[in-house]
Order: sequence, then structure tokens, then C-alpha cells
Amino acid sequence: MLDLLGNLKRTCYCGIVNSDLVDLPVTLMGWVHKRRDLGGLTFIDLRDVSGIVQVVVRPEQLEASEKAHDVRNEYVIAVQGVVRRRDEKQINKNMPTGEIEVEASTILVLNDAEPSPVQLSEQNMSDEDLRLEYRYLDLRRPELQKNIILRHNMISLMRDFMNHMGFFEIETPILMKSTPEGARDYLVPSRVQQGKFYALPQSPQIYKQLLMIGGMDRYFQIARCFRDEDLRADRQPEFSQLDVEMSFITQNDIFTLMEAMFKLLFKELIGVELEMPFPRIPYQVSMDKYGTDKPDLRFAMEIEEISEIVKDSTFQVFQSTLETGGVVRCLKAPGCADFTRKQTDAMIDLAKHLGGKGLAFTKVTETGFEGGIAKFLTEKEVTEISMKMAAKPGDLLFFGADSWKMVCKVLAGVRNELGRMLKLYDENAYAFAWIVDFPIFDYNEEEKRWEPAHHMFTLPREEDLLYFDQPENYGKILGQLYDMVCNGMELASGSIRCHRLDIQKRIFAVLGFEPQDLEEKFGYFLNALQYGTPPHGGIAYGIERLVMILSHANSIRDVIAFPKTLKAVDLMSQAPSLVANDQLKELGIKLIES
RNA sequence: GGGGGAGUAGUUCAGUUGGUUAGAACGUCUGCCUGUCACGCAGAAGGCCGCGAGUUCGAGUCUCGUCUCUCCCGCCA
Repeated sequence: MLDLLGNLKRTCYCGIVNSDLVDLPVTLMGWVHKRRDLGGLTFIDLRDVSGIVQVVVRPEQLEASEKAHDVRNEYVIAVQGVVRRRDEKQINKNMPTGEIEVEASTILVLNDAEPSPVQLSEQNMSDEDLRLEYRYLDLRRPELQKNIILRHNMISLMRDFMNHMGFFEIETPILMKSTPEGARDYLVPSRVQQGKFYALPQSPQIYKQLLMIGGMDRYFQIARCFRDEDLRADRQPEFSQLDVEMSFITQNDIFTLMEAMFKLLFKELIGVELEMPFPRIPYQVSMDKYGTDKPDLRFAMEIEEISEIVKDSTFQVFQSTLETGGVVRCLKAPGCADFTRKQTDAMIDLAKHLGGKGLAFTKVTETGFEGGIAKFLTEKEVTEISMKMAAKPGDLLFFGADSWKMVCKVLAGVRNELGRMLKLYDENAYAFAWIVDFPIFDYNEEEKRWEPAHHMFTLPREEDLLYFDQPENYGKILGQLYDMVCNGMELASGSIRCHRLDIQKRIFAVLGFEPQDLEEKFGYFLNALQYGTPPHGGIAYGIERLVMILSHANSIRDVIAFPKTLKAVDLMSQAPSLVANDQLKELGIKLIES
């Protein structure tokens, strides 16, 4: 028999019942986490969002006792009772509320529950697809609730901080014009304007710049963004950004502001004191040392270029690589000379997996190099490589020989894998950095044209403006672009924007935009630039990635209340779904038979 | 679009070289139990071995295809 709540008021959360409340009456409401029925005595672990407390029901309380026998896991109940201190022998040290318990006088069964199709205990978790189908049950897991609440607390702190610093929170449209540069747009058909489509924002980039032109001075938004690209463990089709833009500032102002925010976030949320300021590493330096623009700086291992040393090498792979304009670079795995065949093979597989042709290696011994490609190297080469790499007996050297880009990718992958395997860092460490001075343009070899390396509304460094007249030097034009990275993850990306129409036009010229195309796609924005655009810049943070870092979550799905699978499906609601023909007809849309 | 991993009771998993009736634990149900907290004890129900072909006297096991989930590459200015 189910009870109704009536006028009963909850007086306390389960997880915060403590010894201060001993002998006081409480009314608790929550879910039956676990029932232990001893025949006479019944214990109920009662759970709500705050935690779990043990309720004890004595047989003398006839009605309550009867109900306690009948409840099952996940029933929703209300308990009226008195807080009691447990006897010394009965204290449960594994429970935050283990020193007390609630002696029930009445129990109301507010709702019953079918047996859960998913395992709710953390030890023996059900497969993720099943948990996603029953996400509302999965959300009852304290671990997941913790992440979602951490996310709330973080956003709340961000709002307070931005507000305190004089920013206005302004919402920008969700239905906007499609700009097919960059990621694929999610399109929304218009009924009123048949045959036309809105796009969901990939980011509010253009709007926030227009807000600066509009004189709003300092803007922020917790912005929902949408990208119709394939998913990853850290990528969902919809995600949130802390989007920030400010006028009359320099790159350094943004760094200072954001460092202050991070100091606050880490202190308040996880009690970590971050060291300030974060190191600033030029893009080129990061690529040279770590092979990536999002280096994991929790460990020191660095890559060295040895092309010059092996330029006359008889080793076929090095020779042909260098002849075709490639590079040879080396990564030292300290103390790894005892790697088994299986382990080195695993590294070679990783290299191939990342797109490389392979991975050369050799072991460093007292007398020189041994194994792998040792037999192809001259004594002089061995000496010089040893010196350059500061190699010691017992080390293992990996060599990447390919185009510069590919060597970077492969050795960066190997470096990260070694870091993980050899546990070269403290899991709880945070190594932040600003990566700065990105090039604005990147040459696409296949299509023989220049592409924006990051984004095209960026102000070039003043000293690089002369390169716009020198096509051979387009690649040297660096922008006032910056990323914040932490533990090998890109947390934020931003730039000082191009507020000058003349410079912006030169950028578009390099990218080869046809005037008509430009007008159609960005006309309204370029037009706006000519009416007094203040110097401005900003940054955008991936909210989910930040929560992942703070909570040590392995998957972005663990920090989103209702995430989608890698195929962009919501397993619970089965979105996306087919729609009725009438609905399509109204929109003027006809599906192609396939 | 490409490559790897996974799919067996409600759930998590085991299942040998292809060989009788596919097992365990948790959960569920029934009964007993007044200090449990992974409560205990006795019993029971519960299976399209993802799906479809094929090989075979015989397939959970081998082959091919397919679907789903996952990790990575491409992609993500």
C-alpha cells in the first residue's frame, strides 16, 4: 500500500545527519539504497542526493516494521524518527554517517519501484550503453551525481567571477546563419522561409565580436555549441563553452584574468593551489620539444631533431626521408632498454596507428647502441646522437623519420604513451601552460592552398604584417592566438581579433576567398568592422573538458547529464528519429530514397 | 570513411581441442532470522549464447556478413 506525502515536510538530508542531531527528531525522504531484514530488526540504508544514512526499524514499531519488511531497493520512502548515536561496536567507519543512525517511528512508502535493469553499485557497473538507456537510474550513482554537481559549482563560480570582473552575461542566438567553414553545421529547416535553413552555433564567435562592436565592452556566456563531426571520448555533438570577449585589451590581460579565475576554481572546487603564472610556450617550441601543441607537461621527456647528424646515414629509411624533405627526430625513453620485443612492437603499432610508416629504435649500452637500427649507425653518429640526447646506458631511443608533421604526431603519441606506461607523473598533478604564437595560415599540400590554422578573424603580430607581401612567407605569419592546455588537454582557445577591416581583407585574400563568396558568408560581419570596431579579444573554454580535468573523469559522457553515444544517438529517447511526413511536408523537405 | 576491442540469465562475468541437460556471483521470488552494514541460512524461477547465413554427424566455440556499444585515425577553422 502506497502512502501520500500529505503535509509531511522533510527536515534533513540523509548525508548530513550527524552527531549534533543526536536525540532530535528528523524527517528524511529518499530512496531505499539497501534493506537488511533480520527478521525482527530491519535496517534500511536511505539515500538522497546528499548521501546515505542507516535507518533502523525496531519490531516494537509495528506499522513501521511491517512496511520496512515490505520495501524493496529503490522504493521511495519518508522516514520519521530520532537520531541515535550508535554503540561503539556498531559504528561503521566506511560511512560518513556511520556514527549515528535514525530510529524510525513511522515510514511512508511514497512510491514503489521495479527491480533496476542496471546495476547501481559502483563496483559492478553495467555496460555503458545500458546505463545510457536508463540514464535517470545511472544518475542515481553518487559518482555521477558528484560530477554533475561539480559542474554546477564550477559554472556558478565562473558566473560570480565574471560578474565581479565587470562582464555582462549576454545570450546569443541558437538559430543562426550557416557558415560552412570549419566544422559541419547542424541545420534547422525553416517553415516560414521554406527551403532555407538556420544553423546551430558551432560557437558564438561572430556574435561576441559584434557585441564588442556594439560597445558592450565585456561579455561572457555559458554557451551551448553544436558541431556535426564524429565523436570521441572527449567530444560530443553538443557541448558548452565559457565564452569570453573583451574590448581594449591585450593578450596578456586575458592571461592574467583567466589565471585569476583558475586559481579560484581549483582552490574552491578541489582545494588545489595552482602555481601562477602559467608558463607561456610558443607553438614552435612546443612542437619541437613535444611534437604537439597540447603537451602533457607533467613529465619532462623532450624530442630532439637529429636530421643533421644522420644526413649521410646509410640507413635507407633515414636517407630517403631526408632526400624527400622529411626530418629525423629522436625521443629518449629513460631506463627502458629492458623493453621486451612485445613492448617495442606495441610502440611500433602505435606509430603505425597514428599514420606513421613505422618507428625505429635502439638500446643504449655501456659500449654504444645495441639492437634495432644500431647496426646501421656509424660510430660518429652514435656518439653525436648520444650527446644530443644525453643518453645513458639503459635508455631506449625511438626515432621518427617522416614529414615534420608526421614525426611530430608519432613521437608525441609515443611520448604520451610512455608517460602513461612508465607512470612518469603524479595522477593528481596539474601542469598548465599557455601555448602562444600560432601561425595564422597552414599550407594544405594536397589542395595546394593556404588554410586558416586556427581561425581567420585573428590579428597577426604587428611585426609579421610585412609577410603579407611575401607569399613564400605566409607560413611565418604568427597570430595573437593562444591555447590554454593542461595535462595534454586543450582547455581553451582564443585570440586577439582582427579589428581592422584592411588587415582582415588581406587575410581573406591569402585564403583565396572570392569576393562574392565572402560577401555572401561574412558580408554582414565585414560590414560591421568598418563602423568603429574597438581592439578586442577573447577566449572560450570547453566546460566539459574542465570538469573532466577536475573530476578525473575518463569520458566526456561522465560529466554531461544526458550524453549521446559515439554515433550521436541518445539511447534513452532514441533521438535522432524519423519524423512524420506531414512534418516534412510543412517544411518543404523530401527525403531521398537510399 | 578506415583500423582495433566488446556483445552468453535482469546485471557482471566464466565457458577448455567443436561433443550430453550452457555455469557462478549479484539481483528477483518463497520461507526462516532482533545489531546488520557485501547481513546470514534454506529453496525456486530465470537463456533466440546480438542478428543472419555457412562449414560440420554436431556450433556459445570455426568462417563470412550484419547490427549495436566502445577506443583510435581521418574529421573537429
